[in-house]
Amino acid sequence: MATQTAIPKGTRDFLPHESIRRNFIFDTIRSVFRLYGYQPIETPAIENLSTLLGKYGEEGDRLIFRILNSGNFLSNIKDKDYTNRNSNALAAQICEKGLRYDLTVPFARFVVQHRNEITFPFKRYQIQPVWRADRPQKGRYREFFQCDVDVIGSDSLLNETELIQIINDVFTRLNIRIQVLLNNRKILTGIAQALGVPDKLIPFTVAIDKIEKIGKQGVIAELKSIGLTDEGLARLVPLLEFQSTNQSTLAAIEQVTGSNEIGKQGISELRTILENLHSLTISSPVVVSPSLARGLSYYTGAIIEAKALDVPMGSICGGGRYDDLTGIFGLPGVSGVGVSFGAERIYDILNELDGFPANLTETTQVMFINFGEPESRHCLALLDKLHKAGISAELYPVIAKIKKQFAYANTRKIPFVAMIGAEEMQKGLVTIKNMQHGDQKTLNQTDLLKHFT
RNA sequence: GUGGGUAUAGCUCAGUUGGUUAGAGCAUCAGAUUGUGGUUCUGAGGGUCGUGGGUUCGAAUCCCAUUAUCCACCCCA
Repeated sequence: MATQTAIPKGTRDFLPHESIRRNFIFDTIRSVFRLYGYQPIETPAIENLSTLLGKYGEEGDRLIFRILNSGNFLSNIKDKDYTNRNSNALAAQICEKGLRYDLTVPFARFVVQHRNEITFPFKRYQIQPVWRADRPQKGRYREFFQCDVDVIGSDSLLNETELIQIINDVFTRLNIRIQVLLNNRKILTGIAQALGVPDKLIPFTVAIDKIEKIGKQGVIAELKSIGLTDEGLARLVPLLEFQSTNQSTLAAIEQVTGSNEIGKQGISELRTILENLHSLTISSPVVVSPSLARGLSYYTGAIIEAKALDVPMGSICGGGRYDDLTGIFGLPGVSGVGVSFGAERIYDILNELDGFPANLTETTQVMFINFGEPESRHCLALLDKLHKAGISAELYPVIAKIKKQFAYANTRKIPFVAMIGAEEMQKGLVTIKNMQHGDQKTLNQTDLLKHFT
């Protein structure tokens, strides 16, 4: 197509009706965050690469957008790196900033930097865009908003419990049926150790995480390729099979990990969280899933994920506990836990389910027809009164055909049109037309406010 | 990084085994006795058929390349 204008792939413009719908999602999420006592913060879109790199695994580093240095950045480059076309070596020398990849790592940086200005346990929320140089796909964008809630500086499993409550509340308010999946990195570590592949933790978790996609046989094949023995496989297989209750899932995990210390810890943590949840009314099913892994490498404890039940889509909310993320920035011994809501996917799901409230509109209540200069000037005083009373009102800015002005009001879905022509002006009257029903009535201008209040 | 699909008007798409001035719906603009929109009628503007090459008397149509985009994999919200 011969379009002259375009935006970078994986990014999107939002028309007013879309923006209104997105704000509905943000407002809903924000209101739940506030309900649980979390406070807002903001961090810059760009961070130093030293802050970002190495936190998301190799794949994650590859997907960080880098920002070219300013100035004549090639002047100090070694000829060797330049002539060798060594992109990595070159990039390290000509880029020192990047766009943030998520909100959690910048948050860890924020906590370390402002440790003396915040009170621990620090509960914060943050709703901002993040960028990933990923190849776009369904439900995948290069620029997307994350809505993060984290509490840092507390080991208590009450925090995990609260986050599950928050997830449940958000999706209940949005009217999306979900399932909360729960696992623990310690369990995954324990299993890998018990099966004799402690050094293969990551490929191991990646493999079992694919159970839904490639099936049991696929996972088994992949596990064999990373060196799991037949004996180990035989012990693992029950974990890949569906269990009717969380108790039996945990028991099955116990069968595998046995006396492994880390594994036992993970199981005990999950049991505590599940017990805590018993005291609450959580309408979404909470399911222990030993195959849940999550890619981000900084998680160390509980991992949490929410999936929509009615629409096939990747996870729409995910997170977990990270014990030492601030340690990397020089503040060890501070444990954090948090989850992130994927606003774009929630938007896509609500769109597909036709789940947005019907009355989501932001429009003018009443528009004044512009009949000419004296008439429009006369309207200004009335407009002023309406604005001061908190009623959104506008005057059509140019003297145009009445037909055109009505058509404009109609397209904008403005519910009332006010007319003050020469005659009305003289008599102090105003004619109000209800655009939905088509009927109109004339009243005293002094009664105009009452009509809208 | 790997594999597949698609590319025709602002948008959604037709376009026959290659054939003459490339169409529709929606949208836009203008009109149907100048104070009335949403349903009607009439008309207008708008396309180098993604770009470059090739085959052919002739290409939107067939072939090659290229770019963009979508989908799937990897990975992830």
